[in-house]
This record gives sequence, C-alpha cells and structure tokens, in this order.
Amino acid sequence: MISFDRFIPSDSSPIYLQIITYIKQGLAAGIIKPGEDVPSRRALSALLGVNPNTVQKAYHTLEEEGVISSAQGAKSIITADDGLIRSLKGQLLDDLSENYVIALKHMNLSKEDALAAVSRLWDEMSDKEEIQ
Amino acid sequence: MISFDRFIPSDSSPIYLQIITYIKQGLAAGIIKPGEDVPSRRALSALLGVNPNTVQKAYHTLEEEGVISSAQGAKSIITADDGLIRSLKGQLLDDLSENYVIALKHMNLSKEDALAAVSRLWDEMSDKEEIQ
DNA sequence: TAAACTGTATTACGCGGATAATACAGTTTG
DNA sequence: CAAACTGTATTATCCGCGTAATACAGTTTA
Repeated sequence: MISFDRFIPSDSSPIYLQIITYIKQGLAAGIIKPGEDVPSRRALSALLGVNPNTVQKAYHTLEEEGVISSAQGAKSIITADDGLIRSLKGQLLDDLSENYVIALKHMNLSKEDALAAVSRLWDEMSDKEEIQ
Repeated sequence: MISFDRFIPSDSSPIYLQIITYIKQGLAAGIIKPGEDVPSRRALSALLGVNPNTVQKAYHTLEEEGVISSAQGAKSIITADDGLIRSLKGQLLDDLSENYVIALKHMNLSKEDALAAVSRLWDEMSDKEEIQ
C-alpha cells in the first residue's frame, strides 16, 4: 500500500495534479513500486481532507497514462513498467530543470549563480532534514 | 517604456501572476529600471490578447507591493527602489531554487544529479539562444 | 451468504480566474 | 479647447477546480 505520509499539499496548483505528481515522483524515486496498491478513492480523500471526486480525477488520469490499473470492486494497483518509470524520471527532471533554468536566465543570472544557489539550498535543506 | 517582447504566456498559472513575475524578474535582471513607464492597461491587454481587467489586477497588486505607481489619467511608472529590487532578486531566486530542490529530493536524486541537470540544461538552452 | 469494502457515475453548487461591455474621471497632446 | 489617451469601477457571464450528496455495480472478507 502506497503511503501518503510525505505528501505536502500546496494551494499553488490543483490538488488532483499534486496527487498525480506525488505518485510519479514516488515511482521515479523508487519509493513506490509496480504491483503495490494505491489507497482507495474514499480512503485517500479522507486522509487528505478532499472530496472523493478529486481523487477519482487524479486516478482516472493516471490510468489513462498507464501508471495505475483499476477494476470494479477491486483495489487499484500500480502497473507502470520499468520503461515507463525511466521515461517518467527523465521527463520530470527535464521539465523541472528547464523551468528553473528559464526563470534564472530571465533574471540575468550566470550559470555559476545558478549552480551556487542549488548547492546552497541543497545543503540547507539537508540540514533541516537531519533535525527532524 | 517596458517591453513585453520576452513575455511567454503559460497556462499553468494565472496570467495576472505571470505579468507580475515578468516585471519583478525584469527588475531583478536590470532590464527594467525605476522611472520607466509600463504599458497602459488597454495596450498590454491588446498585446497579450487578454482582458484589460486581467492587466488591471496585476498592476493593482504591483502597486500595493510598491513596485509601480499609478495616478488617474497619467501613465503608471516603476517606482521600486534599489532596496526593493535587491529584496525581489533574493526572494525570487530562493523561492525558485527551494521549489526545485524539494522536487528533486522527492525523486531521490543526489546533489550531483541536480547540479549536472542544471548545468546540462543551461548549456542546451544557451545553444538555442544562439540560433535565434 | 451478507456486510463492508471497492470503483464508477450523476447532478447541483460555490469560488477564483478570466472575459465582455460599459461608464466615468483625469491627463496629454495635437 | 478638444480629441485621444490615461486609470478606475461596475455588472454580468463563462469555465475549471473542488465540494457535496447520492446511487449503482462489482469484489473481499468475516
């Protein structure tokens, strides 16, 4: 069963998209594995404090993309294969990096500034993790 | 007069927020300077293909933040001072970098992976710019 | 078998973002 | 001065996201 302990909702994008991204990132990270079952629509909606229809929208999209598989009455499970996971990982990384680099270029920062900022933030956030 | 030639609209966030970010990033980059005047609500709405009310919403927010100044009948102008600009630059960079690093950590990537991705994307996008 | 879970579908409502059509007041400029 | 521009405000409408309340069909499980 997939855990949503690390899910941190944000109001800057639709929740159903955040659910989709959370599962894709989990697959890319290797934390979520093929064959695992996802929480039921009702269970996840209760956990996140959202409506069951919102979860259904996320799961329906994931099924169309071949990430999960659903059948009447039974639990939905992760069906993404290794090829799809590799593809997801590359796509997520490239999308994130591209948006990040575009924004920094718009601010007229140098490549060195960018690498320094990532390096600094990475270490700062690693420190915070250790405190927890 | 501020140019919106480099404004690339995206549908992933509200347009009025994209206008705000565009001007803030321009100030941080030094491309937009205090004293310059911004396009009128009507002119910018026609240029971007959006409604005048949408531009008004962006400008109204920028005025509340002390970035621009508006008066009845006259053109609105940039009134951000050096202190505000420095503050904007740091805030924009930290927000972007933090979101980027968080996403990559969720994908279980290493710091080296992150730096390599930024470096690679930076060079790729520099190549594209040269073609233009 | 029967209860309790699953997925799936429908309808109605509220809210924010964006559009559309005006209107009014003040400043610039020919 | 008068026209053409500015900013500002109001009202109505549409759409996507999310909520709310159900209902039905199929599977698990005690």
